[in-house]
Amino acid sequence: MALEIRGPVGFSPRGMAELSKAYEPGEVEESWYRRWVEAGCFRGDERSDKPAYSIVIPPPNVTGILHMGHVLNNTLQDILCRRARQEGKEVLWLPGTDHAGIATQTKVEQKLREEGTTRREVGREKFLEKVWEWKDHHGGIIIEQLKRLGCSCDWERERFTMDADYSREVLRVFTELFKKGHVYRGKRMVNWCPASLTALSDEEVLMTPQASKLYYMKYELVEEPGTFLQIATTRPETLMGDTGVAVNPKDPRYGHLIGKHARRPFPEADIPIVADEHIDPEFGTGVLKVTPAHDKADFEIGVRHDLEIIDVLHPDGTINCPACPDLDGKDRFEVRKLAAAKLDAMGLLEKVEDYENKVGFSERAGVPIEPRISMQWFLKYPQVERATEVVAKGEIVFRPERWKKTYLHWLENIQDWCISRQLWWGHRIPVWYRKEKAAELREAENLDVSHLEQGDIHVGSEAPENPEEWEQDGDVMDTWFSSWLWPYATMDDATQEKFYPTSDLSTGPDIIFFWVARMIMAGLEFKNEIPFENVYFHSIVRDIEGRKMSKSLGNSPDPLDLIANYGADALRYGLMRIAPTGLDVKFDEKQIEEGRNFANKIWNACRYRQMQGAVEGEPGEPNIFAIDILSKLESLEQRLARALTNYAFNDAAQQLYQFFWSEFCDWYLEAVKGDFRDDADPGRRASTLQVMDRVFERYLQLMHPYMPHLTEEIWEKLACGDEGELLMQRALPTEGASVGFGISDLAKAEARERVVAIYESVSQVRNLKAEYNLAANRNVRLIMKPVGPWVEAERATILLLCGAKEIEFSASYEAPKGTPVAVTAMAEVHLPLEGLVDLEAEKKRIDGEISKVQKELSRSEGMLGNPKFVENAKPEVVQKERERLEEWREKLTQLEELRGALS
RNA sequence: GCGGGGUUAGCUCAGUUGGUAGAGCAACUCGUUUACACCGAGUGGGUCGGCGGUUCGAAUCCGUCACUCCGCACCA
Repeated sequence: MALEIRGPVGFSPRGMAELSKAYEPGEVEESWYRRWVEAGCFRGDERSDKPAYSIVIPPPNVTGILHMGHVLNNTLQDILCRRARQEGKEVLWLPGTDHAGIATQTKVEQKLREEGTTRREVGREKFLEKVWEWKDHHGGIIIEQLKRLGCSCDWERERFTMDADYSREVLRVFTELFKKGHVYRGKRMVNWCPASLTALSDEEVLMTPQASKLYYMKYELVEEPGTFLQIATTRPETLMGDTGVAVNPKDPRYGHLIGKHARRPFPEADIPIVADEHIDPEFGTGVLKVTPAHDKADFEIGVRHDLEIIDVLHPDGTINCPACPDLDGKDRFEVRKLAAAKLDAMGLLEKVEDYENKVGFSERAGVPIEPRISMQWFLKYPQVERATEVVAKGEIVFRPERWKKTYLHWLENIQDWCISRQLWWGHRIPVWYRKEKAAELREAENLDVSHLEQGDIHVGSEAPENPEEWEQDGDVMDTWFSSWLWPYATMDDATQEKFYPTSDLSTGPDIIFFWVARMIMAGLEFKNEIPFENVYFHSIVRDIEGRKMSKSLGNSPDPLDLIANYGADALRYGLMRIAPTGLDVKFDEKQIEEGRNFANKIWNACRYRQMQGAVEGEPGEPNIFAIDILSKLESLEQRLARALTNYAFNDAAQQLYQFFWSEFCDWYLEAVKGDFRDDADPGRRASTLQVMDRVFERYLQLMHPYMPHLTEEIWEKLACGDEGELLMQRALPTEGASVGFGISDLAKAEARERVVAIYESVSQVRNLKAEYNLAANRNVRLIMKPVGPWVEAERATILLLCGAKEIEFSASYEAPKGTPVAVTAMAEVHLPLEGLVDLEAEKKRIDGEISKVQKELSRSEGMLGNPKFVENAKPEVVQKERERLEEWREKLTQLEELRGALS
């Protein structure tokens, strides 16, 4: 048989340098990362002829630091990219950061406060300078951390959402959408953050359950003095803004009151009682106080009934009500209590109940938002229909698929996007007003193209000429209004030509609306194409108790500490192994420890190989163990390819683990150890070394995307590739040219059958030894009745694996009564006990075996005895069951004979 | 309320068209034989959340209930 093994010999471990006993990742990782960068391995070449594969990184906040979610997501992307390179693709992984408007501005403002000043004092221009300084100072951190993780991004193409060319595109897009009428301005009820002093989009508001109170108060009826209307509210602090009271028109209790008036206690006013379908008669008293300025639903009721709008809140959440000096200027939550007390004092508070409701919180600032009417810029989303279609029809594939539903549901109920923010850090709205008309235009709703045509306003990426005649809009845009262009605005034309649309996007499901949906719409609108083909939604990393990781809980480990303690490869692998598709992953440091242990296992297996030295002399024919491990490697390669095609990263990780630790180390390496003894056959030794080298070579390749540093280090130490060839650059064999090594299926099947029989027998003998407390005894003697002559040929290996001194083959052996025996597919194996024979123990043991077999047998007989099974089941299933039954029967006969001999 | 997950060994989780329930960790018993104690050998441990249905056969498909998590919309 001719083995198709590359080259006449195996590796020649360079210089036979001693490998350290344990793998030490620290230095190895840093030096390899440097070498990859120097060799240009990460560069995505837009002029390449190879098929393109591209990913844009979900840009982290520029001043952020790496957390476990980043580690998970970026490891996934790195695996995809490294694997794609191995598959012969031209890969671009485009990195960059996001300016993160509110988050960054908040941090800098915080710093200013510590310095005893504020952004208003400093002024817009100076403040922005300070933010840029902050960005330059803190901006590189997360990028450096990604490098420590081993991410193979094309750093020469690193982008920032506030880069000059990127910004220009953001402004251009705004302008285009304005001219198309998609961007408009209007006075609307928006989510207002009293801490950041800006409007927010609906997506930036988190509805959070709150333990609050339901206040039952009473308003006197104007037309019927002495009669009161009971009203329940959670927000007595806004009652000064009440301009109506609403009941359901069908509610029999209140029908007679419609059209009459209630008296607002303070500031005292008579407000109309209106009928509105929106009111739920079941809730509270069935009467709602209507505060159109501070509640979305109330606002709409107000519009329907033409109620007055009275704003009783300042932007910072303090009360604005000069008519009530005792409340004016105080914080909203303080006023809640004060107003309740005041009502109570007036005898208008009936009762207070504990009540749990959901309150919108600002995602960033963590304070309750206020619904507030203000003048803002809005976007009527473009391409909603096509964005629905491309996902519904699978042009863009979501994985796991169920996120599709979430996405489509959001699109169905889509609301216009409030894109203006009352911040300074970000892309400033590119709209200028003529100075003399500025005041008027600022208040003008529906600022449309007509103003443009009349020359009143200027909208465009460039400032107008004669800037002194113009005044620019003060707002900036929502950060996501720049992020949604990320897949293409980060690329120049030539790069887009090669790499756009991108191949895969990997991100968390928490930003499916914020980012993914919007990118799809932007891609369709501005490039007339989908921005990516696949979206992989990864798990959310939680702590071991299932809580979300957060700074305040202190349950979020610093990935850099983990890298320092276990190595980046261990972190990557440990996380991948437990990251299920779409389920949350509960993180435990133990998992990283396992990653480290595995890295060390691979390291030591290689160390063992290296200790054997170069392949010398003419290799002999491959034996059954060689054929078996090579065909297992081949099977690994196929299963891995399938798993990665399906983005089953954890499955792939598990396959890699199982093959190496169990099949290769625990079985194969143990089976071939005899080949390296001084008295071993040189041809066999050479052959085994050669096979080991093939396994290492291919395995390191397959493992590389998961543990890039370790594998690259070993690849070099074992001199696997061609001179100077990096593992990272080495292509996998093309499809079909697998690791079969030209071994026939027949040979594989035969080897497989024999190896399975041997391994099973070895397990049983070890088991017997353990039961008879002989596990440590290497002097045992085994006597076998083999099933065929081939068994005898494997004597040496069986001896080694069983930990025995001697094996005697004898078809006619008659064991002394009570000799422990194992019945296997290879032989009847007797373990003669010198001296002490515990007859009762052996009887009991064999009885146990018999009862196990009988159980299987009766199950099998039951199935086959059922004519419906035989009729209906697939023929191969029936056939398999018959074979099984036969095996059980043989085994039972054998065991019963042995048992009989004991009595 | 609407939608989507989850419930399998003490723990964390696999289980791909229905066909003998698995892994790692933990526990326990052995063991340092020339890779590795970040190791090796072995053992114990599960009515696959409950009930019902389809089927020769269900962890797997359907229905229903329970508990739990996550979105979305909410009643002040």
